Amino acid sequence: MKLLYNHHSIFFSLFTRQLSLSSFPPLKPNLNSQCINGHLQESLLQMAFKGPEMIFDGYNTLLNDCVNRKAIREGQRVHAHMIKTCYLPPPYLRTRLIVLYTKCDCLGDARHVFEEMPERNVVSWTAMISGYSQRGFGFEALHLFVRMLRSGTEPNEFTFATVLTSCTGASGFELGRQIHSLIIKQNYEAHIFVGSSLLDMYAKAGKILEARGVFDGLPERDVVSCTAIISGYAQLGLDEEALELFRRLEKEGMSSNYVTYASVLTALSGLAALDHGKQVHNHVLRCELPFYVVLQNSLIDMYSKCGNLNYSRRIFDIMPERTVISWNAMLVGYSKHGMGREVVELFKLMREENRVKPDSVTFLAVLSGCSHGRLVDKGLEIFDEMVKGNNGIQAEIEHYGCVVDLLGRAGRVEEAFEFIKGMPFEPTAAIWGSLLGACRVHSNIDIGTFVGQRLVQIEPENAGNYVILSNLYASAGRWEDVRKVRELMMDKAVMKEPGRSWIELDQTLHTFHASDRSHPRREEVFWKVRELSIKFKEAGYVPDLSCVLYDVDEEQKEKILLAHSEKLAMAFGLIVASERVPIRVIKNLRICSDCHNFAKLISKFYGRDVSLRDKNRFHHIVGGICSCGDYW
DNA sequence: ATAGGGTTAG
Repeated sequence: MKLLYNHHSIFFSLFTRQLSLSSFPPLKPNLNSQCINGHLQESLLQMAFKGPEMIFDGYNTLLNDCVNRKAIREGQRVHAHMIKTCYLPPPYLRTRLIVLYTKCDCLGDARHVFEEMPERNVVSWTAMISGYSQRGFGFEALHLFVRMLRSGTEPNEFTFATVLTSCTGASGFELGRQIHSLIIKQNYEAHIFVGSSLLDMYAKAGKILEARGVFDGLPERDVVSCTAIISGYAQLGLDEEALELFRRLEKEGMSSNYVTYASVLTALSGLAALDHGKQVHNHVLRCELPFYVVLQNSLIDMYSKCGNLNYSRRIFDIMPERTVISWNAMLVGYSKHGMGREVVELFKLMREENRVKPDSVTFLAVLSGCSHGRLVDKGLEIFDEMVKGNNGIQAEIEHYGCVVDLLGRAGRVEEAFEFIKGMPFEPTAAIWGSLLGACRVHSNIDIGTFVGQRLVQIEPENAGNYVILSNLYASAGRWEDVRKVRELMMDKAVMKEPGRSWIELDQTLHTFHASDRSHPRREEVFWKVRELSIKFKEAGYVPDLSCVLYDVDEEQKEKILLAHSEKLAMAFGLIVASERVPIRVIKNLRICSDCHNFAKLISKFYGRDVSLRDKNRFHHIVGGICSCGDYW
């Protein structure tokens, strides 16, 4: 038995035998991290003579202090000292070390302490799992969780709440389901932390109904669980549902915090509901919340997606502190508005300031900004820099995609084609699609037909590809091929998301679908579009029938074209909106070139500013001229 | 002693 004690801890073990816990008054050791500088040994020694529990308590206090201040150096000293002094530090002290190391981003050290533990309990397992999941190592977290189960340790509510945050991706979700049944078996489903984590897991996997089920089953609610379900809807693009739920929960007495507002702003950005967004902004200002970067970032994004970049910039400029997301949101804003020069300028400022490191999203924003802003050489220059690896950011396939877009948009189709061939990645449908679009705009029939044939093979469900391909054949007079492609399309293509446009007037969103029959003022709107068409035709407008997906006669095509949802929304705006404000229309898909022409004509004939936001970018039209320079 | 929701891009 004696052999088990090493010489450092002999005095210690003696105490353990002679004194029981109850012989000590609950003295709190008066220790802080200052003791570490030289006095540590002495202080601990003194405490050791008061009893072994005291020395443990001393280490515990010291480590807690280090955890709170993230003082890794001091923590390491305490650790070293502890190893020298104590034989077998109790599990809770080792767990403190695990927490310290994970908080200070030293996962390796944490894992080392964990693996060296002679006996582990739920808390130490959970601390280690939480360390991995918080640092973004979901796989390791899950792996450890499975090992925990095998070891026979029962997880508790802490374990479940933390491990579920790592259940992302397809394989994570499968495990998440199994963990859910475990949770039910052990009766933790109604626990508010576990429940929030669980519903968030389902929401992030796109299973919003199951998430809602968990939420509705919670016996109590708090800010976090409410925010989790609201943001679940918002992240899936179910913006209206998110807002509706938010309103209802607020009525039912939910308290909101800055995270809730950030999620609500995400939903409002998606809808470009500027009036509502301003309301939330005002509300947030009235609350006099402390500064939260996350909230400010979502405000920047909301204003930019509502077309109000100046507001975004104002918020950006007065922020006392910015994260990479703040910069990215601002850069993406400029990029989507086609303001290439501003993108490059802000990027330059970011590097000069050198407080925040650009990440891969930054480069995506800058490259696409150059692409939309016609800054081809600048874009290529930045991409070259990336590839050389000077920035510490690996060029990913999306960055290559930006370059294809950059070249193709500028009419350098052959170059873009060669670029794709030389990529270190297998080109995706998105990449070919970008090139095909360029072939259409710049009438490159040879490359276009090649790419189009390829695309309908790897993405047979996308109707757009068939249409472009058949139009390319048509322009080459290859009518037999046109017929074949059309047949193929009828066979295989699935109608994807239906087109939808909306316009905000007096805090109400008016939504139109193509050939919409649901809006109360539909008749008026249809007649307005007709009237506009006749008027514009007199001035030389020719409908661009190549935008029509269906294989019907020309008259039918024109009818379909006139019923495009963005035309309906614009006409409605023209009827209803005050002349002082721009007609602000949002479309869920890409806007077609015929509607783009139409918008320019509205602007020209009625002296109205038109602002169109489609899936990719903004079009600000003033006096018949579009900010995209017809370059999109 | 260990725990849940959030902002950019796709």
